[in-house]
Parts: sequence; structure tokens; C-alpha cells
Amino acid sequence: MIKTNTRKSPEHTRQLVLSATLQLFTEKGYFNTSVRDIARESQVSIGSIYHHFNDKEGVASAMYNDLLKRMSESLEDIQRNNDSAHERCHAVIELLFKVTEEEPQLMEFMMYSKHREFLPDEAPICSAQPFMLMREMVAHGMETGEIQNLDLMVASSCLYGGAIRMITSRLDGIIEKSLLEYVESVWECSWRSIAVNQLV
Amino acid sequence: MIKTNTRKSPEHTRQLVLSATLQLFTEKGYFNTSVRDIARESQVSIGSIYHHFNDKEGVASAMYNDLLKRMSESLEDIQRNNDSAHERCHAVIELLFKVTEEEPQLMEFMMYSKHREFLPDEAPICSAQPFMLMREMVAHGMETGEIQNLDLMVASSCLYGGAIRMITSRLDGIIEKSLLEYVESVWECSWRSIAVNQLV
DNA sequence: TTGACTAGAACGAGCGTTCGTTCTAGTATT
DNA sequence: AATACTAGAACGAACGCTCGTTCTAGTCAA
Repeated sequence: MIKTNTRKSPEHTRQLVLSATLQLFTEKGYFNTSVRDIARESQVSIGSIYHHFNDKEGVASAMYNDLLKRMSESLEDIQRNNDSAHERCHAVIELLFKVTEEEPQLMEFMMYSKHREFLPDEAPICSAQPFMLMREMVAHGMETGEIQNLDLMVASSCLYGGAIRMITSRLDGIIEKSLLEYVESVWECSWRSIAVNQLV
Repeated sequence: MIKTNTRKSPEHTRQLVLSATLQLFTEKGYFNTSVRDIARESQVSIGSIYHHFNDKEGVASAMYNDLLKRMSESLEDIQRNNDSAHERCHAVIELLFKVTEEEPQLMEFMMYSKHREFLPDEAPICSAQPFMLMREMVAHGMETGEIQNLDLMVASSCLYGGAIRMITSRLDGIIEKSLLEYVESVWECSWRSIAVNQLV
């Protein structure tokens, strides 16, 4: 045996694998990444990977759920710390932009990866919890009278759609400056699109 | 030899292959579709496929460019037949919704398929011609004073973002009714988000 | 007859996965 | 303190299979 991963903890190994996997999947995609690639990049042996996750799909699935969970936690924080829909939704867009800048790979995976091609049993991303929380905030805004009484899908698509489009453009390299510089102007447009008319 | 594809024309064969491919790619994705699958579905032999397209990527590439071209032509029609940015952009959203309803597979492929995973040399979709035409319409609206003087990316993201989000939701099965029923309400929100203030 | 086209068997590379084994850290026994 | 034992983490060669692609033989229209 040439070298041995001096054992730390199962959790440590899992994290090694997951972070290498995120890196590789966002770089080359699921199908262009082999388990061997993951083993090489994470310095964890193939056998170990199969020991911790059952198969390649298990790795993808674990990673995906990790990311969704982290995202949901952030959104719940926002919900706790803000009362009005106006503040909450603004904070959401700021969060999404910040994550895009700080962890573009994470964002790319969540946005782009059409995970259903390799995780066919997962729900589509927009019925996943983070997006449901985002819609919930919009619904709350309708109740408090901040937001026009529209179809919920229409309202949340219009409110978040602009920001999401900015994110994908940024990830595709079409936008060169940091998204954080655009928060306020995107927010003004997005909010105006569905807010009840105030004095203009 | 058991049977022979009664020979029609090279163009006919190409179309058989491309339409089967669109079907398969949107159904199962590029990587879950083998050349054998395409041959079976299109009733064109493997040899023929390789004769007409050089390789699997060639099939994908031909199809992708076909779709972009058709989309561009529709957008140019819109540009020709409408003068104001207001009319043009409204027509664009209506077009996108209509295509989504009539040819969801086409839309799904263009929207979702992260084509860069298998067409790494193509530009990202949002710098492809259709999206450039869409941005051009927005720029035109700024010149005529219909649209606020915003950063071009911000303005077009906000104008089209809501509609695009509706499309992906529809494709994911989150929206059950035809998008055509939402055209006007989405349009009102989208346009309000970036139009210069008129009397409210 | 020629050359574009069709056909599908054959090929080899690379894949996900398995499995027999080794290694390590911790526990129980003395 | 020394030893024996155990659970499970780590290892990677090997397997079987599927894939994209090639190749040779055959077909048909001009």
C-alpha cells in the first residue's frame, strides 16, 4: 500500500468527498466526472467512497440535499429577522447575489445543473424547500397588503425572475462586475413590478 | 440485408434524426441517450447517422443551431412587424409562452439543457443570437424613452426574467394551466418594472 | 459503373461497481 | 501495562457492460 488516508472521522471523509464533488460537477458536469475523478480529487479511495455513499448517484444526492439544507437555513434566518415582505424579499435577493459571488460553484450547481438528469427522483428545484420559502414570503406580502393580489406563481416569478436571470448571466460570464453592485437597481425594478401602487 | 430505408433525400434523413434526437434529449438528456437509441427511434441506421453528422456531438450541435435559428427568425419577424419596444417585448413574451405550449420539448432543450456540458464550444445561451435580439429591443426602448435608463443587463433581466421563470415552472410541471392565460398579467408586471413612469 | 448512401457487426476505451483484503482505533481481558 | 479481539474505514485491482466510433459489405439512382 503506497499511502493511507490517516483516519480522522467518517464525517471528515464525507466532507472531503462532497467538496471535491461539488468542484468537479460544476466544472465538468455529472456525466463528465467519473468516480475515479472524485477519488483522485478528494484523496479518498474509490472503496471508501462506495462505503460512505452507496453509488455515484448517492454522492450527487447527498451533495444536493446538503446544499438545499444550507440554503433553507439562510432563508429561515431571513424570515426570522425581518417582518415585512419588502424587507424579506430584498434580503433574499441580496443573499442570492452574495452566495453567487462567494460560492459560485454552489450557485451554479443549484441553478444550472438540471439535476433531474441524474437525480430523477428529486423534485424539480422550484418545488424544493428554498423556493417554497421564497414563495411563502410573497404570499405573506399579499396578506399584509404590501404586494398586489396576483396569482402567486406570477407574483413570485416576477419578483425573483429578474434577480435569477442576473445570476445566470453572471455565472455564464456575461456580467463582469460583482452582482452586489446591482442589488439596489434590480431590487427597485423587481419590487415595483408587483408592489401595490404607492405614490410615485 | 433485411430491410432498407426506401431512400428519400439526405435532408429527409437529417430531419428524421434531428426530430428523434430532440425527443430523446429532452426526455432523457444527452448523456442518457445513446447513438443506438437515436438510430432506433429515428429508424435511421448508425452508419447513416455517422455519415450525415460526424459524431454524436455533431448531432447535438446541428440540432441546437437549428433551434436557435428558428427562434431568431421569429424574433426578427417581431422586430419587423412592431415599432415600439412596448409592442415588441410584449410580442416576445407571447411568442415564448406560445412556443412553450406548442413545442415544450424545444423550449425545454433551449432553457434547461445546460448545453455547455456537451457542447463546450458553443457560447452560453444568453449570449446566443436570440437573447441578443431580445436585449437589442430593450436598448431600443431606452433610446425612444419608453424604458428607464438602466444598465442594459439589469433592464433586460427584469423585463424577461419573470416570463422565463414562468416558463421553467411550467416545464417543471409546477404550473398546470396554459401559460397563454398568464400573458397579460406577467406582461403588466414585467413592463411596469422598467417602464418610465407614466400616470398611475 | 460510379459515388452517395445505408446497414449493423465489431472494436476498444472507459465507465460504475464489486469484493477480498489491509489497516486503524478502540475495547475488553488478563 | 500488555495482549487479543472487534468493528468498520480504507484500499484498488478486476469485472462486466455500455458507449461512441469505425469498418466493410451491400444498395440504389443517375
